[in-house]
Amino acid sequence: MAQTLRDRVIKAAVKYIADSGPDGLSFRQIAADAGVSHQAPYHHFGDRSAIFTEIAREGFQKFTEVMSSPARHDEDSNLAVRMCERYVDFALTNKGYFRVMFRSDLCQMDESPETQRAADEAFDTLLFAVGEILGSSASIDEIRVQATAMWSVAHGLATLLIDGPLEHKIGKVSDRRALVRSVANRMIDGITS
Amino acid sequence: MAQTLRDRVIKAAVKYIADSGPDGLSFRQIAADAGVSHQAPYHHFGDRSAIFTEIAREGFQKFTEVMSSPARHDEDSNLAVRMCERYVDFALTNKGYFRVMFRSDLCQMDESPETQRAADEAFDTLLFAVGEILGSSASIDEIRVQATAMWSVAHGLATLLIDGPLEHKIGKVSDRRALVRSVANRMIDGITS
DNA sequence: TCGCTTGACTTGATAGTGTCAAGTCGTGGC
DNA sequence: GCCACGACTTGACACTATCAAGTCAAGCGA
Repeated sequence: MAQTLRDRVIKAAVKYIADSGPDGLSFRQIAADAGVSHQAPYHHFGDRSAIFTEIAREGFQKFTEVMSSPARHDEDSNLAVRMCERYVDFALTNKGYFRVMFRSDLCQMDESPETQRAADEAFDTLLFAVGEILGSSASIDEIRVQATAMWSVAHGLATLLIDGPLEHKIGKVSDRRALVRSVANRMIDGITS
Repeated sequence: MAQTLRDRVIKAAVKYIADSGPDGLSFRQIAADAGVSHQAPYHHFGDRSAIFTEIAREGFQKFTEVMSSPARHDEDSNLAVRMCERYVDFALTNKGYFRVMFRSDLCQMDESPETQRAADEAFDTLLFAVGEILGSSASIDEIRVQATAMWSVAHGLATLLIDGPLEHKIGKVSDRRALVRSVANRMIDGITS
């Protein structure tokens, strides 16, 4: 019971979102599960959207950690492919966070500089990686476009795999990892050529 | 007033979703706005998720129309780039539909064969286009992977532009069309090479 | 020790929500 | 004339977020 109520509430919320999405999330239910009154969570978050904003912040923080950690020996040596794989991996193993992070309608960044900063940091990690891939000769605008391209591929794959009809459509390509690698490689050929 | 209540409800819902996302959508509010009782919409949809499922069906239908229509003279002659542009255009001009179409948590396809069929048709359009791009020598698996790659890029761009922090991050690349074209071109180089 | 603040909760009430159940009411067909 | 049926209404229920007002123990200066 060393865990504070705040932590327990967030943990429960993330788990719920991972299982059922953010829509049906009920503060009252979470409070009841935690054995406290229906108003207790509001003392820590004040607002329904506040908890989403906080989840997004933590999510971006984890995201940055994952994306900027050194390569493991079992990972692809190509930096770009590795980034794509990690992006999709992160999304699938952290559904509860990922489903909230990119939903500007849920978490209001403009009211939370911390979350905004965490998001910026995450994007900077990506920019930095793309900069390394392209080399010192690339212009900042070029890096930006390529980063957006990479981001789009990874993000598209991730969201389609999580919420979309992709799993059902591409049944033939059963191994998810192989698919991601395959798509990423095509993409990267285009970028680095 | 030739419009049926059913049509008016859908129209209002799509508009609301485009403006504020699907989460806060209230049947009662829509009913009140339409000047009918709170239960009237339920006569046509029975269920809250049923309206989302129907919106998704119409969305996929529109989507297929847009994606398979012949090229206009002002469009890119490269089929792949054109598909990407159209995808993003569709998403941005049809937010109300797009925000629902790929949310399997909102609309339950397994209970609506019509929506499932509309989604399948949409994906087939994409497969067909990729098949044309790759030529007759490509295997079905190859087409599948490339279609997934294309879909991911376009989908990632679209979702990031709609709900994500992308608009804020890539401020420098002010012209959205140019960005999409630029990203698509990189992507396509990778695919067709 | 007394008084006071303050953070972490509880209790109660209100307005809004989806949904079940039972009506009403006009139109069409037999 | 009757009846069925689709399109709606009315009323109720349980559930929700959120406002407002408590309680209650810990900490702290005098």
